[in-house]
Amino acid sequence: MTSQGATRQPKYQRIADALRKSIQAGEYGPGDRLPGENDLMAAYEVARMTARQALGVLQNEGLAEARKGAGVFVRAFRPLRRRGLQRLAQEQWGSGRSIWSTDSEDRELVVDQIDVREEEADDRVCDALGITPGTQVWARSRRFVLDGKPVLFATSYLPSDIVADSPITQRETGPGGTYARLAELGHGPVHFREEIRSRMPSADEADRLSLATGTPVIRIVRTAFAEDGRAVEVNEMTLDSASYVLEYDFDA
Amino acid sequence: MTSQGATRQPKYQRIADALRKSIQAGEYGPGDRLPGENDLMAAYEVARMTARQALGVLQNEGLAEARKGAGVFVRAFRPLRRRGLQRLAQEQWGSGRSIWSTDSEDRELVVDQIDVREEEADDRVCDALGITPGTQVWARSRRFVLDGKPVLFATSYLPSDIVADSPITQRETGPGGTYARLAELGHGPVHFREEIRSRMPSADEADRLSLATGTPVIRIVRTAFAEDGRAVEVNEMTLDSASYVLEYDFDA
DNA sequence: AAGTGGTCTAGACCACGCG
DNA sequence: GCGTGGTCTAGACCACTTC
Repeated sequence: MTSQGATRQPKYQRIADALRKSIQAGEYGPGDRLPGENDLMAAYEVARMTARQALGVLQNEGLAEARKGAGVFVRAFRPLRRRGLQRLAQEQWGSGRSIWSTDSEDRELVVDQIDVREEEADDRVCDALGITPGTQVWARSRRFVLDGKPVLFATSYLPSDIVADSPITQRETGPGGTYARLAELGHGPVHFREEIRSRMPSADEADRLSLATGTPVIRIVRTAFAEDGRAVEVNEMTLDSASYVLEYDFDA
Repeated sequence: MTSQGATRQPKYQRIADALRKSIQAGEYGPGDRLPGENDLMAAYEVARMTARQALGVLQNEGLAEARKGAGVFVRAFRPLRRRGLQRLAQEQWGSGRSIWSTDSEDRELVVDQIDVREEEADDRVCDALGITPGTQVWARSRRFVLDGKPVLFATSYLPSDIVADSPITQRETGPGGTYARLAELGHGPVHFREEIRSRMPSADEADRLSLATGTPVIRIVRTAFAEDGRAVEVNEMTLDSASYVLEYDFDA
């Protein structure tokens, strides 16, 4: 029957709109529980699937988050600020600090899922590094967890002929990290290029970053170049878009 | 009944996985039509809503796109490359070229939904420009449509006390655009800061950019600073994430 | 134990687009 | 006109969280 009143909008959209308005009006704050499926069925006299669809809209917009057996809750945002240039200034890694330390400041940062291995470079990596397909590279993977929430994972690829037998092939690279070691090897990076994309995560990515429905990922591919113009590292990063603001400063 | 075989995965996920695998294997190329709801119902012996859910997964991942009355199709990607630094180099607007011309190259670019008006700056803009709340600013809005597809819309805010009576308050700002005019007024930008976020679009944003389900937007807020350190412009841009790759080049 | 969201069924009517 | 996806109903069972 779908007794239409005066509107040409789907019921579930009207319900979603009403909830969204309530959220934006501050009626429900971050972390608050929204009316559940049963509440909406009663309040709007609709079927379960229709109430579900309305709540699904808010989740796909990234405004709300469902917790099984508990309810649907308004999401909170407090992103990290990632400064694209300052964090890679030579003084950073030259002084023995991790370039990640500038992002997190006074919050608890855990690095896990560390994996260091040698492998054959795939096409994308070969292209970025400017090497012939099939060349061996060292791959360094890790995930960053901030205050218990995974925010980023990254894999860094370095040509084997440069880094073989160096600490870069070990789990712990020492003070200043990979870039300080590359400098000692005579291949210190002097130039960087970062490529940024955004898209919805694969199921695997959503899992590794504990992403709620409706959260895109930001994909950053950074290539580091040495003095002689050679690409010495390519770093593929996947960020939780709800956890990050990227910042780039530059002169005209 | 949901006769479970050996898996603990929902049916709709298994169907979605199978379709995704077929796409990645190249069985369905960009623009190809995927099996529809009726096909999936027959092939997997599931109810309509379950087949729908499976197709919904692919749409939310940005892999597929539904066209009413026609079917569900594999999406194609060929993003523009937006170079963050080069495009804002002084030679660009100093030479009378539009900074947008570097992005599009040989494709057909249409600018529409142009709106130029004076208004009271809201809190966010005041904060970025470093002015007191309620100050008057000129707001310049426009949308960019590339080969018939909207890819970006932006609103630029400039303090009224700087731009009053200049061509910046007109629809057409002349060769080199706003930045060339600012330079003539003695407030040429010498430094820029870009802040980048990503999130799912609001219904309004999805509409203005003709976004398919499962497409995030990229939000760029650029602030331009003059020689004296004063912020002379803040530009809020909203990009279709499927149409753009951002690129930033910088030295260590 | 009660309530929540997650999955699923088997129907229905509609608006749209394509040929 | 016919098939498509879009919306909607009225049920059902499950796993999970919270009390």
